[in-house]
Amino acid sequence: MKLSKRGEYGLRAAIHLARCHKESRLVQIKEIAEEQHIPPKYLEQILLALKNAGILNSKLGVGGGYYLLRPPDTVSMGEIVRVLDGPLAPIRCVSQTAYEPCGCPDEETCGLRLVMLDVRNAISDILDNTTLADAVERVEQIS
Amino acid sequence: MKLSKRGEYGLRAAIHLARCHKESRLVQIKEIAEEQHIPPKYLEQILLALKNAGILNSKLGVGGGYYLLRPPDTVSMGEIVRVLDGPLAPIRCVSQTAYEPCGCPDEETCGLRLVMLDVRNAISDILDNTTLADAVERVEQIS
DNA sequence: GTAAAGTCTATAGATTTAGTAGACTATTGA
DNA sequence: TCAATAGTCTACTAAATCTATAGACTTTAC
Repeated sequence: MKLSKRGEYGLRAAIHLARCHKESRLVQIKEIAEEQHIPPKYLEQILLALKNAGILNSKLGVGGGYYLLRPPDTVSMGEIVRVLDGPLAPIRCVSQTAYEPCGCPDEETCGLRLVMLDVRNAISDILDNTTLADAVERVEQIS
Repeated sequence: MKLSKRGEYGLRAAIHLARCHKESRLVQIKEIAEEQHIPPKYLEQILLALKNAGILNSKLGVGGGYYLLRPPDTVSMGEIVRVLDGPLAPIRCVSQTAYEPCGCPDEETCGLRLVMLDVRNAISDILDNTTLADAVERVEQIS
């Protein structure tokens, strides 16, 4: 049930970018890497993947950097996890985005599948309905 | 967020044993392996792990096999997953059973952590409150 | 035209996963 | 008592995946 480092780093970076979004400031890989303690060359690949997925955009050259392509309240955590870590479902036969048969005789009456479907739905209820803005806001409310 | 084959096989086997529990029948590795399409030598290791964890027991020799040590309505899916796949939490800093600091400056105000804590709780709400008996019963109600 | 910044591809090391092999032990019953 | 059955235990391996690192390249601003 684990989130990979890749997914974790990507989410941390995205939340970081969401915080910088209101100042509409471009943020360099180096800055994110240092503040979030992420190996910069690894982060580079992750941000690139998020860019190719249409979540981030970037600007080259002096004063360039990354920024969120859409407002933070329209980018869900689920979307980011799917890009970086693949389907949310614990098991493929309950995935909405990457379904595959699991080989049990009848999926409709597979006890394991029914439970894992609940788990998948619970995970996606949270991650697809929590936006980067939510994550930022929750922290600000506490501190 | 994936469940390993090990975890999947273990859960399938446990549900199989739960179904056989009412007849108080011992079940051989070979039978489970064939019915659930699991490589028998791999399943062997999995069942042994569940035995060492106090979930199953076994009997040697002719007419031997595995059986649930406790009634199916007292064995949760979460317990089995933890034995075979480790903590339910997507990230260590929100694990109840295997906590580890994640290195963010302040855990109480880490946006990622707050969201992943919700995810962990959602997963464990389901898996720790669903027993093998529940899984069997749900299937029987449908068919 | 040079420095800053991202782009892209390759690769490497470590870890984990999934599975196989085989020798060993305990139990039953003929 | 001995042979067949069934689990135990340890080691190993092949493949996949994860977590990076390296370096050459492109674009942009000044």
